[in-house]
Amino acid sequence: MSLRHAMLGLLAERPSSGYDLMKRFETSLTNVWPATQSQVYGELGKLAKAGLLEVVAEGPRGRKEYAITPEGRAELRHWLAETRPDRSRRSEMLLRVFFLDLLTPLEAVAYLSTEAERAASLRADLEQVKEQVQWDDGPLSVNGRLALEYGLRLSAMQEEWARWAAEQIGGTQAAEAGKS
Amino acid sequence: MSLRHAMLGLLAERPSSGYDLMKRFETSLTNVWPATQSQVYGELGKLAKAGLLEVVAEGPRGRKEYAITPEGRAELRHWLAETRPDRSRRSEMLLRVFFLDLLTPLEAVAYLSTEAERAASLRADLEQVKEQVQWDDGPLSVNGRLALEYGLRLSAMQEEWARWAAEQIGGTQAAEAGKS
DNA sequence: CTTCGACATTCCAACGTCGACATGTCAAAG
DNA sequence: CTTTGACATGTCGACGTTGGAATGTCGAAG
Repeated sequence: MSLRHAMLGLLAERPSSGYDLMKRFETSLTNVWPATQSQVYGELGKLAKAGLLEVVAEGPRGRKEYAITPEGRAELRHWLAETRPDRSRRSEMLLRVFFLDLLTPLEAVAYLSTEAERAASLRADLEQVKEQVQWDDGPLSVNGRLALEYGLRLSAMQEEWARWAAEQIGGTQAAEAGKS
Repeated sequence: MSLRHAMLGLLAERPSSGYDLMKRFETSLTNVWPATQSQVYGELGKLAKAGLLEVVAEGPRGRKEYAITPEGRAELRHWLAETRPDRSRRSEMLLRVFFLDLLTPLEAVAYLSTEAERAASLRADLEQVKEQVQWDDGPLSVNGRLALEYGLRLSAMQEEWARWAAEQIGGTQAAEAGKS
């Protein structure tokens, strides 16, 4: 349901075509709210029909540039300021944890170790992003920094937890599996 | 896609009717993989047709008790041991963070503070669960403990992050004010 | 005997997401 | 001049999730 709001948010910063929007989704919002082409173009049409967006320019190849309307801004603001985020957490990773006793302790420890490594490598990636990105203090970069820091802390927590959990199950076996 | 596996997992522990299964979902898996009635009953039929489950008893009110078959167990094990969890993270909470500059600093700080409080209260709840639950060392309670600990660490991290983020914005605001 | 709450199943319409397919234009490189 | 790759939009069917409605049985309390 918040795809529309993600799009309104991006278009509030600057007008874009569907194609541009897709690229902006891929670079900045992939980790937070992924979107496919069909979804974006479909929603673009709906939002325009609803008066929250309008076509402000047409270019080559049938390009249509969309901009947010005052109604769109109002809707966006309303969403941000007056509604609570939907907190429906669904974690396949955690679901598996509930059934870990169906595996041998060795397999279970291997699962948790893999999780730990995945988290560690994600964390390393984010750490690199943090250093590479120009924090030139546009308004987006402040928010981006907050989100990045969240990812950093989350992946750190996940790694620690997974290592701890592996130890709970495997005891000495955890160290063995972790090494390999 | 993993609803089927969640159901297989629960039925691997003990046979249940759809109604029972619903209650087990609500008590143990709500926070990890919520499911609705229509979903559970629908999937029950599909899994039985596919030979992963079978009806082992019929009771009063049309009650049908389902048990996992060897094929079902094989599928469950395969899922657990030989596939990687789908990690599609979608966070409306974080999406909002990207657009926080559309609010006044005061409103943004309010948003983050609310998040911090929500995390803190969740953490308190989980802490209580931790103490109330009988950790009688069934096989489920080991896994349950791991999952609970994850929730504990996650909510702690979220609270810290939200407080930190609120400070970042408040601090920026102070700096701006100082400049002018 | 009636009522009420827990038990119990089944069906359906609507929505969001996903992946694939179809169609076509324009600019630059070979 | 042809090919290639980026640009650009649009449609489709399948799937999983959601919420609601319909239907009915059984046991216990009043």
